Amino acid sequence: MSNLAANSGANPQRHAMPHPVTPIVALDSRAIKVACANCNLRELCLPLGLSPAELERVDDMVATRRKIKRGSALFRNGDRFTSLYTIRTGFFKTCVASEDGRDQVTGFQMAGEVIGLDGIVHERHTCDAVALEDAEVCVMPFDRIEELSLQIHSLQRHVHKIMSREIVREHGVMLLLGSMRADERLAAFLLNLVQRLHARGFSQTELVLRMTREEIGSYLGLKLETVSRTFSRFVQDGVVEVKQRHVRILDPTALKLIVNPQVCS
Amino acid sequence: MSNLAANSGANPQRHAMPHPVTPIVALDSRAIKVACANCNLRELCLPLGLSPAELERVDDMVATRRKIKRGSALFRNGDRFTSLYTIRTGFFKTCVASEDGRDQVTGFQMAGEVIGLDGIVHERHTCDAVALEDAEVCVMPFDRIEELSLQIHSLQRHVHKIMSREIVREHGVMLLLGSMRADERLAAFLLNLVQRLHARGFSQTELVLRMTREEIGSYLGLKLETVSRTFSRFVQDGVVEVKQRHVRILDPTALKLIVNPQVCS
DNA sequence: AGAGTGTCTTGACTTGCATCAAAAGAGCAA
DNA sequence: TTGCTCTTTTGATGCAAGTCAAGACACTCT
Repeated sequence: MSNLAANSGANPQRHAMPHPVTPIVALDSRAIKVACANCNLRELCLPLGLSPAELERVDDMVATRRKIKRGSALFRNGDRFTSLYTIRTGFFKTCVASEDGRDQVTGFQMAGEVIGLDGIVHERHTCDAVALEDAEVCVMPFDRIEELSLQIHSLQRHVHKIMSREIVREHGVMLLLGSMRADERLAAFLLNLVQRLHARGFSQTELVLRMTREEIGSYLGLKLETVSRTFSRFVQDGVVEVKQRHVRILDPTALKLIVNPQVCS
Repeated sequence: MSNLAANSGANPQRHAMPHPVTPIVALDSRAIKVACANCNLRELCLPLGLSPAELERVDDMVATRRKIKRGSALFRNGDRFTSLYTIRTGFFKTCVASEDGRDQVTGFQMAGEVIGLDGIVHERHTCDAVALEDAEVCVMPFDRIEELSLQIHSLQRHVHKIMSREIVREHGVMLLLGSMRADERLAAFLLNLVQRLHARGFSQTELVLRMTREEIGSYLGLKLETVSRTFSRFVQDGVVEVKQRHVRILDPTALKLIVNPQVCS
């Protein structure tokens, strides 16, 4: 269990990227601006598959960067919608609330992912985006995105794809919430997280959960006790090792089997 | 219970709109084309808030119309994505399936609503769209939508809004699936349906369900028996009248109270 | 009208998850 | 260190919804 903490601990930037981002040295706002062309999230972020010239224009679109302290919100339900945000570093949750107090985590977002799409329809956000650890985002004013989309066809296409991807992701969550048992939900959740982290250069088998059991439960439609118990059962069965928020997947195939109770055979 | 069947029965076009669509007289494909400018779905459909000149161009975008028989699919999971579809008449369900046989209804769509957005990301559809009654859709090739969006700013904006609306809708479904009890889910479902039907000129209190109990259950994350029992309880409590698929809402406030267990008071 | 099929209702029983409760750990500040 | 809070684990118990099963009802096709 020694290196379970590989993703955090040693590195002062807890959720460090494999190739650390260019350090920000000065407080000068000009210095804060790191060109998209040099950003190591290039393959994950909005400006995907653009020519250098186009990239430069998109770069201008990114108005500012913004830092969000752990626990505070990038935007809240009811806030006026102005921009989409790409996460540079850090980790977010988005959650909606019903009129009576219940609330539901609708997603967890990590570096390179875009948040704020919910605000487009009514020009107001309909959910909260809360940082689960200190974070930094690129602020992309939406009217400038639309403007630039008129000129750069591949940007327009990319915006469409990002929105469509979110729709498809939510279909998957609906399937999970509508038809899976607790252990299947948690297994699917872990596999999804680790797969996304792996795409960002992290381990395929180890991860640090940035959220509480309660937040996991909210996302998966379970109570925190059920999440905890299910983790314990996984540990008993030798599928994972869990020490607080550090998780190591010992048997990935077993996890996949839990999600997909093998199409008979 | 005499006029519970108001929405169907008498009228040969079962899901007739309040102002019936221009009847199609000839089989000539030219005759099939009804201009957007004359379509009574204008306020609900894609070409929203356009000048007459723009409307005409959008009209050209609508390549064809397509009729889908009840029970057959407009598209299926895995089909190549080419177009978005606006429903002119009829009623659809969309559903996704997990690798093992489970499937999940992700939505029910009615006249004026757009389906196919899921296909944009991977240029393939990731769900099935099945007609629950004989239907007709406008076929809008997506590359032409994108092309035209470059020229008509308000069309681009409208496409963005439609996708964002779908994302927000799915947030609501996640809240429902993640945190509501059976009776709350069914009440929310009925209120949502009747509200959308009302926006199309139908009654606020009567509706005809186009889907089976099993399909409702799949959408709501319940078994069909639970849906049936919950309907029965509503009837016992005098909240609704149910005769097969004909539902009359006797006490709308009671339904709303079921969804929102009154923020104490 | 009758047979056949798909849909819906209802009852009896089971179970997976929620609820309630207590205690152990982890993190932090003074 | 002590004390405080937040998070997590685990146990005991209850209940909402699932499962299994039987029968009623409705629609279609001869």
